[in-house]
Amino acid sequence: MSGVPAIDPNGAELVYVQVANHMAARIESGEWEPNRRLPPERELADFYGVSYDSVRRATAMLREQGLIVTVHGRGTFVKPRH
Amino acid sequence: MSGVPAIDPNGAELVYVQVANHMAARIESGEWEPNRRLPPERELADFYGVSYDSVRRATAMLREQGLIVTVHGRGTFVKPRH
DNA sequence: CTGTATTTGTTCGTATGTATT
DNA sequence: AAATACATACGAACAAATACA
Repeated sequence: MSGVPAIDPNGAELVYVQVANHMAARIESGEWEPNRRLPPERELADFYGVSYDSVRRATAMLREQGLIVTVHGRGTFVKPRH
Repeated sequence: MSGVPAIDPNGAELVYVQVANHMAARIESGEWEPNRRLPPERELADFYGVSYDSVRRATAMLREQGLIVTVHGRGTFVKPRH
């Protein structure tokens, strides 16, 4: 029903890692297609029920992994796999 | 008296609530008359010595309270009392 | 009609304080 | 002590709507 991903603050995995994993899965699954703009970071924080800080850590991971690209003032985009 | 609005960043009340309260008082007092356009949000931020973000939060409160109306690209106006 | 200036709207970036682990 | 997590606030970049010459 929910469709809302369960981020468990008391889970074995760190909150921001849980968020990063879930976001990566959405990219892998094609829910977020290449070149598409992701929801704003603050919206994602709301969506996942976590702090902006945690989303920032999560997106930092995905950026390091080359999955996304972020542009100041514009948004975050799914990087096409070359 | 002072004319200088003392927004205390370390006060018990949140910054944007302090700003909202001060703005509401200016409307109540008649300093800002009905249908008048308020100073631009960024100017208010300067005036109060707070961030644009805080002014946005404050005006959002006043909009919810029905004290002001904002039009994209035009400005923010004091709502006439019914 | 075509710019240009003004003003609000959106989004990412950074800093700080507190609490918890 | 150090890292995580949350909340607030400030700052910067990008964008859209409006007005007007």
